[in-house]
Amino acid sequence: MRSAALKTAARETSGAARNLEDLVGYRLRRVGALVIKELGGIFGAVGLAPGQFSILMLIGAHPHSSQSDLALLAGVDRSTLVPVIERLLTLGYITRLQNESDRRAYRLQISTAGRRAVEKATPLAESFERRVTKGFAADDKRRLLIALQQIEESLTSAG
Amino acid sequence: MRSAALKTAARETSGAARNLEDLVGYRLRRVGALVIKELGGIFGAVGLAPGQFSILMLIGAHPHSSQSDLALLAGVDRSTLVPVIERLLTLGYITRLQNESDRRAYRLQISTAGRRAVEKATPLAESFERRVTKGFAADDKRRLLIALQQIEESLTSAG
DNA sequence: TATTGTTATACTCTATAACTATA
DNA sequence: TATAGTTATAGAGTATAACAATA
Repeated sequence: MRSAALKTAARETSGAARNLEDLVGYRLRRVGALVIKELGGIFGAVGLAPGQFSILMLIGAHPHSSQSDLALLAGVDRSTLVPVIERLLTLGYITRLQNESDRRAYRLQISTAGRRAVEKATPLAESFERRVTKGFAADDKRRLLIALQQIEESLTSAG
Repeated sequence: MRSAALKTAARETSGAARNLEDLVGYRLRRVGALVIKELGGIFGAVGLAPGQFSILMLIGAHPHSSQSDLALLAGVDRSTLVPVIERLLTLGYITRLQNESDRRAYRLQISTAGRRAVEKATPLAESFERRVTKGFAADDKRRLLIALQQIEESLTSAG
């Protein structure tokens, strides 16, 4: 029986995607789903799903954005935001005013209640982040963030 | 106006999750969804969704597994597999025989057609993998895979 | 014509709870 | 009792196509 190191070397040189576990795409898909599941419990404390919470934070960071602006920032289609915005309005976490210079569009803004929700959930999110990056040196985390950002760029530019 | 490097340094020392973009959890969620979307077009060539294809590969790599065995390997609930298995059976990509020593369970096996589908999709998956890891040194990719594996372990062990 | 937001629809991924048949 | 597989249901994520209102 060969050692694990040798087997890995054999895989690396084979060039073929024989082992699912060695595919970044496969791992990202699994880990992404896992993160959504875990974050669900965390943001549930303020009545939001993970994606909804991230939109709330984006609105806080980009006041007076339109929904189309937000869609660009979040990397999703405009239509994806409609139920999210509705949820945030229902909970009173954001306000939505007509943009008077362009009455097709809105100006979104986080509310006081929205800020409170963010403040309440932030320590939970930070705790989750520590759990995710447990055992990572600061440099490991930095490199991982850069890698993930690079991948997103590779996948969004030039299909 | 401070430089980007200085702003980054300020963020790192703040300790707070003020910037969504610096959260590994957030990036993983976005990238994971993006990967699913992109892989959808690729595996569509053999009539499968990304998750379905990965189960097909697992069956090929672990002949005579039961559905419960597979659920463990894939990191999902048994119930999640039911429609996947049904799809693979419908396409004739796997066979399912009763386990005679335990008639509650099945023995799953990839079929010739299933192998052909894997062979057809593999170069496409490899091409996607190259696109994902574009600009990555071999070491970068290795580190990324290790990091993702570590994260999955952190998130599955000890809620 | 082009854009903003909306609707209707669909598809991917996942889980929980309760059921059946076997063990 | 416990396990293998199933069903029904739910809820997370996402998109496309077509529409009204406005630019």
